[in-house]
Amino acid sequence: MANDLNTVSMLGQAYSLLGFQIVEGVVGAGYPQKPKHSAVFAQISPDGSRLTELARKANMTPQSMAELVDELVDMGYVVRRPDPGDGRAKLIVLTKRGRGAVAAGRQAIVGLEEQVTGILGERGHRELRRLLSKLLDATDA
Amino acid sequence: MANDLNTVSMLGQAYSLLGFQIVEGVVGAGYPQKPKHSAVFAQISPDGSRLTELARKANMTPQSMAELVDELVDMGYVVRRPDPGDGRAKLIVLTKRGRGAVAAGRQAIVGLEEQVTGILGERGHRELRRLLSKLLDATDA
DNA sequence: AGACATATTCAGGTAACCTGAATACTCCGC
DNA sequence: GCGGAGTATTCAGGTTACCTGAATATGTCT
Repeated sequence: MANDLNTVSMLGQAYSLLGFQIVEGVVGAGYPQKPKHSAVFAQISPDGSRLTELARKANMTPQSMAELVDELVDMGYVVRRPDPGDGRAKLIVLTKRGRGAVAAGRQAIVGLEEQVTGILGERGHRELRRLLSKLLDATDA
Repeated sequence: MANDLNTVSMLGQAYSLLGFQIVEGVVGAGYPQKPKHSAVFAQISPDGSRLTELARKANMTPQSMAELVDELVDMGYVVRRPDPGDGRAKLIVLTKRGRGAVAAGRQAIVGLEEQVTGILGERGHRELRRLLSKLLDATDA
């Protein structure tokens, strides 16, 4: 039983136990990657995104994001294309393989949601989400 | 509103938003430290703990834990004393200042629990803890 | 005493970021 | 069409929070 922990620790443990499984699922589906790469996959738009845009959404510097993108280019998940609308910019767009990885990620998340529902019940899961949502709204506002 | 996020993301965000405040509270109370140091403060026994014991509880290698302890020695929070019961070992024990830091940490956690209760209500907080506890029991078992 | 385990320390490495500065374009307002 | 600002890339070095591997000292068991 985990009732002896404070609420924050419980949140942390739940997050690391479950979050771990997302990357695992994607890798298991045949899309090897490192945890840091999910910062790109989570933010990239289907039409392609600019480097600075990705960096901003992922809360990183453009230099760090550029390194992530370099690696994903090497792995064949994304390519860089000139932005037709702005000659200064390039668009980072998913390859077919990259879209597969994103889809696998989505599926892993769906699987996790189902797992949570299985443990807490439909009603419990909804209640958990409601409470967390209330907590987040009140805290970061 | 945070309802558009998946449950895992919500757990992660809640954790980082709140967890952040614990270290902040301790530092604000006049006990400067880095986030990683809380791994020691959270595990150390009032009678002193061995390095390997701390490392095991914090899920780290003894070498990494030794580095943390070195830093805390420099900052005056703990001292190393030979273990009277085992000549190979040394006990890491809190100084007076170290005990002050631990107390400040406990108080910061109490404050956070109150904050959560303020947002969710006594009943909501209890329900959140119940759901998280159920989730943890089912997941890591 | 010898074999093995345990506790700590020494040396160096890795992952995932960061700051800062330089270069090369392109876009936009005046 | 010029100057300021935005966008991307590259180079260099720094930080945080860990890790592995090897050495050293001490204890336990037969």
